[in-house]
Amino acid sequence: MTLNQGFPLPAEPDTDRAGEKRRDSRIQVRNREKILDAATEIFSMYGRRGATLDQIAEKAAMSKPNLLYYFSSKEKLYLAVLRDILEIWLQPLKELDERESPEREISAYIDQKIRFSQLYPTASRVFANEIVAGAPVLKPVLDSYLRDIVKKKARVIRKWVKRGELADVDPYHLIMMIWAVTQHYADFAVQIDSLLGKSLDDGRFYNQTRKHIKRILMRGILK
Amino acid sequence: MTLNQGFPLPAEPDTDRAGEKRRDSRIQVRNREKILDAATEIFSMYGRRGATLDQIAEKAAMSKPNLLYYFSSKEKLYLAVLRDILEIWLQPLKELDERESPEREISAYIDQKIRFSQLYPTASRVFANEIVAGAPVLKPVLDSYLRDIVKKKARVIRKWVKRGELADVDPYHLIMMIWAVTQHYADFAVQIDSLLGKSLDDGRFYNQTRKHIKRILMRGILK
DNA sequence: ACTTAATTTTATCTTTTGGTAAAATATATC
DNA sequence: GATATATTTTACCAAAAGATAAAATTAAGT
Repeated sequence: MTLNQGFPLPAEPDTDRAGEKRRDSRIQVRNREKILDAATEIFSMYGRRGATLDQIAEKAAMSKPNLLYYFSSKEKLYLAVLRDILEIWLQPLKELDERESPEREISAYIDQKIRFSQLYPTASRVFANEIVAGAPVLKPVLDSYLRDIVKKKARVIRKWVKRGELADVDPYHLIMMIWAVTQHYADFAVQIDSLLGKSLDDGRFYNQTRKHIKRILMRGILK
Repeated sequence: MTLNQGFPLPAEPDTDRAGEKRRDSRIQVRNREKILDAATEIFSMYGRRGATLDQIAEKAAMSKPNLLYYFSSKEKLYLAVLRDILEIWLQPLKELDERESPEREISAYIDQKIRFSQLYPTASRVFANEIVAGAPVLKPVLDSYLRDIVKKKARVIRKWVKRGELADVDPYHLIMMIWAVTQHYADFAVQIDSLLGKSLDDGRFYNQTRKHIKRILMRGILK
């Protein structure tokens, strides 16, 4: 659960106990977290529709009705998982700051994105799954919230280009290119493991990947 | 169906009527194709587990038992879909030729990959879904067939680097970078549509995207 | 310790879903 | 045009899956 202040996903009644009596008990917090973790893993493998409550309950070491005590439906649970993911997924982009140099800022942005892929690969896959599936749940968020943020940040990049600090790149394509490349290492991790026997868990490989991506991209866009 | 000469996916008995009496009737061919098309679309949206035969049958305008007459199980159908996709997905990579210049060859490769995203976006999504899900079906293929091809092509790229025709890039990372960026436009099409209101169907946007990707990547890797 | 509220379990229900059987219909071959 | 073969439809089944009810258990507040 945690941080979803003003977040543009419909708040599910289950979690939404604003201004009500009791604060979440320790057991409440622990179990919700256990469930969300299990759900993230199962949703990442089977998707929103393919995942079953039985699987999630088992992974969370808890009976299905017990799970439903905490999240009253599969859909609500999926929503809660997505909400958490989107929060951390978006954060780095918000930090792009036009007052700094593009070299520094874009480099830092790539770092944060690849970091996310390292820290939350399953979360990244749930998100990927949702988008690949046509964003049945997130579409409204993409159309409003994400759209606005990206538009704002595209303006920042355009400013850098005008100032002559960046080659003449299309801001949108640049952002998507960074997303594509950084997320690829989490979303297609099996493939990478098959081809290289490596994953971002491996610190050496993580750094090599990070540097390589940055080298090519930065060379490609700096003046 | 069609082209799967020596393809490293277990041939499903349904289709595998080698050396048997009758050739596929016209109706046979037409219906299999209708089913494969419908299945590709449904699998791309709901994944291997989330997709239902009812949905596929409906999209193929055919009863479920009728569908099962052509593909005896959901798993077999999924396999048939994947087989077709993998075939066209792999083709471009095989064509990388060390005797040509890297500029020409990599440029052509990017062209073919982005073309694939334009022509077969749903197929690309089925593939993405399979990999994101952990490649439950394709894992063996990734570990053997794909691995070998990529290894061979990595050698080609390494040769270009040694010849000094290419900056010092890691071949594997380069290949994955190209995959990531080109496939992104098919796999995350909804997101792109939300942010830009455009898709690769739009010829203008297609060309702009193609050129942009190539400009940044080629600048990033050429000496 | 006792009472109340929160949590967990057991049993169960309904709908969905992959798949089968067998009859009915259409198509091809002679 | 009759016969055999291929295709399609109708009726159905068993298992899986989301969800609920209500009883049993555990934890909290006093």
